[in-house]
Amino acid sequence: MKRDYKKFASLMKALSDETRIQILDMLYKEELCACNILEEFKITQPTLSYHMKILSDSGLVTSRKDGVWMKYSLNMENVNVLREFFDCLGQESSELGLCSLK
Amino acid sequence: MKRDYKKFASLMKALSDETRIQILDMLYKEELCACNILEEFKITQPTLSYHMKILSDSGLVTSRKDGVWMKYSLNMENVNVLREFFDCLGQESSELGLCSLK
DNA sequence: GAAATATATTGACACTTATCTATGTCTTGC
DNA sequence: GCAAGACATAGATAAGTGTCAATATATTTC
Repeated sequence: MKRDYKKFASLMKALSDETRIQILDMLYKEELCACNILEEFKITQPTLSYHMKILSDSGLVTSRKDGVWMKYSLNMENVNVLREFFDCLGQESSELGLCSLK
Repeated sequence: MKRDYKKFASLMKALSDETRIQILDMLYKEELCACNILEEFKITQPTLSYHMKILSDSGLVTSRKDGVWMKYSLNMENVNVLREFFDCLGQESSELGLCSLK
């Protein structure tokens, strides 16, 4: 069985932008609302909304509505898909189970 | 000091394509010439050359000329920049040294 | 229910990307 | 030096991306 390069590519594509990488790093520490995130950047609110949609669609980020606020947090399952990809680079997929146990 | 998101972004951008991710995985196992890589894909030779240039420019891949062949291999230093990014996500950059020792 | 606030959507735009065909360059063998 | 093969470059093109201003939607408060 071949590795799911399409999945990796879609996740990496979501992170092929400096703004979105920084957002990922911010969300690792804590759940944040869009307004909190927006303060850190010099982009407009619609542009942030665009980036958050890409991160959400990729599966790296999940969102929940809390009153007026949209709270964003990481979906570690997919973050770990990337972590394991780099930790297990070059190994046969049959070894992946072992690798993820290390 | 802030983390170098620009560096991460340029590396991830180079991997935001399914073909290039698969090439990275192939190169982890062994140095390969362009002709070997080309056999694995259904793209034209100029298109592969385009992808190899992107991977080389990003610093993830190094190349050397061996007679008629162009041999490509991974530059682990930059591959490890990405590995550490995902291993150390969310940590302060002052902790990165520690993290990379784990 | 009207006003205020947080977020999403739309439409437009300049720019970038991945791909191809055609052609150029460089190395090797004869 | 010429032909063959490996790779790179140029030019064209269709599709995708990141950004904004303007507008819409949804929630809370008074």
